Amino acid sequence: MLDEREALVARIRHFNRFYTRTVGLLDHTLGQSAFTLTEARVLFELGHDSGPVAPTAGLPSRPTASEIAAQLRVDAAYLTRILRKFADIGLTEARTDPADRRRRILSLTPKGEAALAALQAAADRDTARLIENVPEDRLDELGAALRKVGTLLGDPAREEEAVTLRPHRVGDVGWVVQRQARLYAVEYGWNIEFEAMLAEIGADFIRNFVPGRDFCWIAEIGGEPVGAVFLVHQDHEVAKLRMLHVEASARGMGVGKRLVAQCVNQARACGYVRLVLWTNDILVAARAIYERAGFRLVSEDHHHSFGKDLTGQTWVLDL
Amino acid sequence: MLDEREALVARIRHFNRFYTRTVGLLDHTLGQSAFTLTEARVLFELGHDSGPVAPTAGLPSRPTASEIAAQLRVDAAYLTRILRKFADIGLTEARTDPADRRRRILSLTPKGEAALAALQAAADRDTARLIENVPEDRLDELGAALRKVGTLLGDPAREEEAVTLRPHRVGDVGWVVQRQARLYAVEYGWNIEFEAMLAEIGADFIRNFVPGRDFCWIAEIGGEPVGAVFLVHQDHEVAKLRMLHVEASARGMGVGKRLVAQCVNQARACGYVRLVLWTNDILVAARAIYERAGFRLVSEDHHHSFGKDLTGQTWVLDL
DNA sequence: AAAAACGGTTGACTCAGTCCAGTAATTGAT
DNA sequence: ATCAATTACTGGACTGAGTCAACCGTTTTT
Repeated sequence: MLDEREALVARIRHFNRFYTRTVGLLDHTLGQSAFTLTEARVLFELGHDSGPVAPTAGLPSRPTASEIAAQLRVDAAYLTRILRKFADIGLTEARTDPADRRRRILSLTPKGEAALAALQAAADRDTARLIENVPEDRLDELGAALRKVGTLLGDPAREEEAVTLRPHRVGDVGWVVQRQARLYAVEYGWNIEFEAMLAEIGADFIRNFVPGRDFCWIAEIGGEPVGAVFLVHQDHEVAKLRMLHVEASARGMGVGKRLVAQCVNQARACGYVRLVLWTNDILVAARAIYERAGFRLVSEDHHHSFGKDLTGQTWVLDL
Repeated sequence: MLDEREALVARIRHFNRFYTRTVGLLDHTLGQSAFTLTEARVLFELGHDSGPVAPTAGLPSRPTASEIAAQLRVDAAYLTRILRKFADIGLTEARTDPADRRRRILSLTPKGEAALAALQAAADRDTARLIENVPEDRLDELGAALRKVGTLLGDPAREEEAVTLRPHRVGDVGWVVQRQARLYAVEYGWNIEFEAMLAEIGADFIRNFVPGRDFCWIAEIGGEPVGAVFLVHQDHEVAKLRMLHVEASARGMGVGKRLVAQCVNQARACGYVRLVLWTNDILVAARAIYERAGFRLVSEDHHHSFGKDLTGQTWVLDL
């Protein structure tokens, strides 16, 4: 495993070199503008209404100089000069905080807002040039990859991190097969028989799909799929919940709960009278979700599947 | 589509901010060392045996000052000073090029090599700290994501870009289903029926898998899957090549050819006497590969599948 | 009430990086 | 062959982004 880390370190260093070089070209925006990199960062920070700490509700919470210095890790003396320059050319205004007369509350003037907007637009244009050679149909891949790098490296989640559900599209069934097969292989050692079963269920789902009676939802965070569930008809009165799964990266975010709730609601709306599902006792996280959704365990069966001795469970929810 | 680009631009800019901040912490390595960022880059470049241009075979091809200046985009005068500093503390040696006595050929002394190694090690240590919080089982995701960002943004291919084939693992069948379904949906408008067929074929492959008679290979570039093919027994004498596909991102790199060749070779080694495959006439790239591998078209059939009117083709290769 | 800490400011300084002019060697045009 | 243009490198002079240390007025702590 150490080898893997070393290889990754090498890759990161290569990536850094490449990325700084590529994005470095982007700095020419700043060369054009009358601002230093640091000045631009300060200007940008002034534009942010709220700092990292949640502002007192209601108040716009304009930042103070020391806040910005801490945030951007800029020398206070240097920051003073930058702020004076900004004030001299009319980009910012500063008034002493009545609550603490040492502090100065900073804000952008309309002229400052305009300068910031212009800078942003220029930077956006440069960034757009960066991706102008990326084919249209691979843009989402790039976005997903960037997002993945960010989250894996500890980029704190943002408001766009909301979980969304969408109906399935072409390729989603395959995605579910792949992810679940891999997930249960890693976590429980299930063999490839499980993947075969998943593929069969997936194929059946498509073959026997009845619009308005069968459903599949993919849960996404920021455009990246993180979970899925299927709701299929068994007969006129009974619907079956199948193949629920949540990616390891999205555990504990209520994704599973959302997916199950969606199934229950849709099943009710469709007029089904009962919702059943089959799972295995070792999947304790899923079990907790089913219990909380109102399912009750009605039977257990022992079976040898996927290379393991397992205990299957049938759960039912009367709608 | 413009919206998508705009959203991506916003994401990239966010990523930049995050990444420069995160990796910026990494610069403290240089703070410790006696070197400027630029000095370090120069030292690093001196360590590279060969520049971007292929060196004359055999000769180590030590870089000249101007080459490094061009490569790293540093001022020639500045570079002179840096190189003198290096020479003064005994890290580099320079001798005039006999072929062009204006030029100075640079090389690291053993002491220089040591300094470079130390710097590299320190940088590696810092980078390792960057990923110390990434769980072991997600390292490969990070690597793949970084690689994807690089290739999409035009990072030139490197020597590790060689295509490698490996047998299938758990999850690969699902991956093939997903990728092919999506690929043909985008490129030819095939509907989800195709995905159902893929899933069925995949399930059958696993169910009826006979070791030594059935095979699946995944083509990878730098650890990322870029294509796949299946070789399955039809009867004792006849093998069938199925579900060949190459990712759009890896076209024109001989991936398809490699996969087909692998099938042909393996089929011969297994003692099959004939290799058959079924494809569609619109898949011209695949057709060319089959022809060049020696297959001959034996029959055509018209069918309505996947929401389209298609012409199927059966190809045969006598082994 | 004195001491310590905080927010901000000023002056003095450093040093990474740039610009320009110059020298020696090489190439190209006549 | 000869002269102009170009290339590879160098030294001097300079800029300006960023740092350090001392300081002032205000607030908090003891």
